[in-house]
Amino acid sequence: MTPRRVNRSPGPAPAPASEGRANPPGLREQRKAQTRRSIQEHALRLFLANGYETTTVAEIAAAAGVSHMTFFRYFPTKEAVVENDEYDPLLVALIEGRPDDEGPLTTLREAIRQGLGLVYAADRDALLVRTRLILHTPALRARMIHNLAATEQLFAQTLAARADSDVTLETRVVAAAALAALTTAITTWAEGNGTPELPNLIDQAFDALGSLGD
Amino acid sequence: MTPRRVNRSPGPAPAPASEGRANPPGLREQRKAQTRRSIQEHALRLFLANGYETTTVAEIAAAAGVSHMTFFRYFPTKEAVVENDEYDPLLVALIEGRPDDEGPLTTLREAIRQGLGLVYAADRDALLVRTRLILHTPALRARMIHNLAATEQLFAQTLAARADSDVTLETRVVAAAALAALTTAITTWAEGNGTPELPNLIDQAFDALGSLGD
DNA sequence: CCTCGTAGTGTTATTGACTAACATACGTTA
DNA sequence: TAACGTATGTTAGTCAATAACACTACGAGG
Repeated sequence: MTPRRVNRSPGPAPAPASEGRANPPGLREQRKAQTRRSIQEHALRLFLANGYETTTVAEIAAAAGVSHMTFFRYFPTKEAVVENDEYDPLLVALIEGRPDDEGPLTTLREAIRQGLGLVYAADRDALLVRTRLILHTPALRARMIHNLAATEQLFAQTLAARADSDVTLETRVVAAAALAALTTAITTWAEGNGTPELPNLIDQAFDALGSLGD
Repeated sequence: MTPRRVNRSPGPAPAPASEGRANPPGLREQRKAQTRRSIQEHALRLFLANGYETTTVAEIAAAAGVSHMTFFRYFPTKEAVVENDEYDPLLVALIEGRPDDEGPLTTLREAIRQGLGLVYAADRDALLVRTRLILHTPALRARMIHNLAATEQLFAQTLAARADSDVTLETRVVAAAALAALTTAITTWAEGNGTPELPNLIDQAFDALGSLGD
């Protein structure tokens, strides 16, 4: 039956306010951002203290002072509360900024190195903690790899666009291989508790990729 | 109150029968195998007909004529009913059978091509159907990639053992890149509904990998 | 052949992620 | 300030997965 809002006002819709617009820093927006951060922080804290599986969404919500329904209004799943997901646009921009005559693997390698450099300087320790949590938790690992697949597609498309061509199998393989190198490096980094440093591992991993043909 | 069986015979346990033994093709074993197959077939049929998410475990169990608990005694999760998982030992054997002086990428490439050749001849169409189902279903994709990670580790270990060395970052990168090429090929194959043929795509994908350094 | 241990299964109940429907509180806008 | 709409809470439900316990029948030893 869905007693859906029956479009009471026949006018062309008040076009309420928020369209694609950038900045209405109303009170509501602030509270939303704060609630979101609060949920995320409490979740991470509880996960690290008591483990991911044994921590329930209800507990997280209670700790953040909201109902469990509110949790799901902010995060589609329990897993999503751990993700970042803000890196992709940056990486795309970096790829597009590379010289056109560069080989695709070098392009990806340098873009990743630059992008990581930024995160690394600011958040190294947090990144390590989060990565370790994810690697220890099957559900989170699955989710991370799922996101990685999206990134891979994005990389392939960006590479293809830069070369004015369609996405070919070869493009996809390059993107997939680069991300495989990246995840291998990150995994090794987290397993070694942060040594050697990630940028070095990334260099090593991409070197290995580059010499596959020999 | 649990009127549990109170260990009537105090003797040192009759050491019943089944230890690590290989083949008692008793009536029980047959029924088990049959039940297992029945559940799997009904599950796949229902998934393809009504979709994975909308099909409940209870429905599958009912269709196979068992209780939903029995389902879970045969398969740890709803996802597991779609998996195969029998390929890894074969692939390891194939890797170990390759000549020692061969480069690691070539070794993996040839082992995969041979292993796939066997499956492909026997089960091509079933493989295509199952692959398409998996790719269309996030939960199954996640599960598949999870299994792939195990395979990757296995590959790296096998490669290292063959070279009498430890598992290095380089070894892991090779294994990861090879599996990235394989999944890219399989994905492309399933997206194209089986054309071009998978072995060709695998060749193409590995060629792309090999020329990454140029 | 008969008995009894036990493997295989069913029944029922519980936890926890996630969804839906409806009610309410409060920021926003006129 | 009045009207509107969005954020949240409450309540109730679905479904996967686990657990405790009971029943049945296979299958081996006496």
